[in-house]
Amino acid sequence: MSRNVTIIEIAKESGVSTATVSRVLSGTAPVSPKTKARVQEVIQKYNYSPNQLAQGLILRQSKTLGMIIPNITNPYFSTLVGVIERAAHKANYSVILCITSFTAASYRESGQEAEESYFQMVLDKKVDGVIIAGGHIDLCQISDAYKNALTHLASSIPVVVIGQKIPDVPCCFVNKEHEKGIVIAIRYLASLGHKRIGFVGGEPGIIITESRLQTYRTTLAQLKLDTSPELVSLSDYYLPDGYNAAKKLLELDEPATAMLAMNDNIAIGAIRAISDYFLSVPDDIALISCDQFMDGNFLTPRLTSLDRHTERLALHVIRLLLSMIQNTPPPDEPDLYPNLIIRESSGRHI
Amino acid sequence: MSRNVTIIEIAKESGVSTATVSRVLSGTAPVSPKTKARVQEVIQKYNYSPNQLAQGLILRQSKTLGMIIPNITNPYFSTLVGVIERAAHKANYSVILCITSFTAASYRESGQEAEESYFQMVLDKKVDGVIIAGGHIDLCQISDAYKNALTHLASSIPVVVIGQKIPDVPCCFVNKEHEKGIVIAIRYLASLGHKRIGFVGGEPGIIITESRLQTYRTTLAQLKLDTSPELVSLSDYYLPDGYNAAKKLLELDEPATAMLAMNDNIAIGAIRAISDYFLSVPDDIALISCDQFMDGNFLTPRLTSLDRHTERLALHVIRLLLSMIQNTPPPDEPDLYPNLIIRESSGRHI
DNA sequence: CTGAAAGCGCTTACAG
DNA sequence: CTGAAAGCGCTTACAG
Repeated sequence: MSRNVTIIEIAKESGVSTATVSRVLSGTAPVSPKTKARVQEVIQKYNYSPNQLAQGLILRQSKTLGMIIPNITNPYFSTLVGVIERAAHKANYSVILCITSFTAASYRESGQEAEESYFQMVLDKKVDGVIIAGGHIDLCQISDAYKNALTHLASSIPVVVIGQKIPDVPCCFVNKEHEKGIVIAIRYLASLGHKRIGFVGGEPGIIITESRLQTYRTTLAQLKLDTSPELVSLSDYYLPDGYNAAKKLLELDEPATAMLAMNDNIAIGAIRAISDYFLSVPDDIALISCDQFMDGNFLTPRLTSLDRHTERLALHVIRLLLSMIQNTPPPDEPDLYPNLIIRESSGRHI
Repeated sequence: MSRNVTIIEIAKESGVSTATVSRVLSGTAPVSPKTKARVQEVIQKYNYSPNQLAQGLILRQSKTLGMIIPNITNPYFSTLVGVIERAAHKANYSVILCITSFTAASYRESGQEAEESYFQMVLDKKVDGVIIAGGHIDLCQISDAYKNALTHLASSIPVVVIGQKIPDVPCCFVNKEHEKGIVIAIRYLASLGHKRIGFVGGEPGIIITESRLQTYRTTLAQLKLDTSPELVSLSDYYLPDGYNAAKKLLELDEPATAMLAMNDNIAIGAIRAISDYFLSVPDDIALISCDQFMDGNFLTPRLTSLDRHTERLALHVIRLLLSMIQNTPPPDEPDLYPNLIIRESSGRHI
């Protein structure tokens, strides 16, 4: 590994002080054109670029952001990460990705905080700001330990979290819209004549699930539709969960005629289950996915789903963080109103 | 933002020198039990943790890795990232994620290197090592500019790249197996009686596609099956590509009876296309996916696919990088022999 | 416009 | 076992 040239070598070879080299690099102070040209030539020659560790130490900014998520395999999170990294890079920041593997189930079992070690890590790395998406923050019951850790983190550096607001914690909280989409989807299904609409997937004890569930119940009641608890089948957010959850609904004496799948994974799993019962979507059962992961237009059947504007959300979040770091006015609130994209899986009037 | 305590404060409050504090922290030199206890108490009290920028500067290691990929939305890459980040974290490294957005198409148009700016960035951040997966390295024709940039990068720090070996470039190259899987899949389809097997998806000019294509042709020839060029329909690696590519095969006067989809995205898109032609998988057309992204067991039809052990590959790559950084013996070569998981989509003997 | 010097927060020979 | 001092690679008042 070749030792790197430092500003000292550049200064020497240019016949100037390191201060001058630093100034031509940063442009923060005037340098005579001749000197500047000479220095730039040497910089070119050695392909010199300042050590950001040293720079960060003195400038008190690392030009690095932390992004903390529970899981990268879930398309929701990878979309978030993709958009955020791109925008960060454009703004000259790099992002340290932290995948905590937090799951509500394992937390319930072990009680171990998956996220705290990452909080400390980003602090130690002197990141300029942190984005947290999902994880413990999505729990209905947030532990004091988490709250304290988050408070500590956010007292040191700007952090924006995608999730429910926790009182007295100095973060920016950006929340996704969980309710309107459910209302839209249910009303649409009702307009098609469905009376028994199932709720499929999502984890109990998770705020997203619980708030959607409540909306589901309220909306059903408003529309005077069947609100039997047997129509609700929770589990988690992945393919097998969709399969298992849908299966329960199919085994009912009087099965649901329509299903609300919490996301595309759930929907795909549900389609598989429905198929295993020799039933089909949408002929026998109408299906709407409440969080679009894939281009539903290429699934079979083409999936009716709610576009919840994940990319727009991601863009807002990174802009917000950057504005906090740079002390500029925050970006406008994005329009996150969910958009129901009607395709085949929801079927026609029954 | 509260100013952070430094080692100086800790030293003062403990009544020792910073050297001593440093030594209790690192354990690299003996410290008397009494002093140690006192210092540790103060460290506890302030929750002190050393500034890694300063530490990195002096230790010449940042405990940070760079991971460079073209795209995080593709499940292949997100799986890679997930496994690598987890393993890195366990080894006390953090990873800077770099998403270059490289695509062969945009490169062909603009000729712009998407990756070089990231190479420089990780160098500036003083990462201890870099993993590169996909991107320019997957091109059949690698540009001199890329080769030079990669050489420069790899001359400075350890880098392992997942992709074809480039002569004279000081990287570790780990290559996926592209050929055996194709052979296995084709032989299986042939054993079922298929004579016209289509090749669907993959981008021309990409080494992965071209090498698979060649294997496809050779294997077909060996088995004395139809090698008409019309059975090959390339495009790219995403859902719409699978759809479009499959469509071409369906419009043939004498359509293929089986299709080899380059990955699950392609397979799902192909299923959609087949369905649009009022045909079904596997009754009318047998389908095998050559790179498993999802749990094919939950798709409809259940997808027969090749497990290419992406996670195993990822684990090997991070271990290899760590061994290079830490100067320890490299890990054993992993078994990447592809595994054909036979489910419904490949059908039965025709 | 330019340089000498101090300092960012740490670690590690060196001396005791 | 412990501390004073030098140094990692940079930037920025300060003085000229």
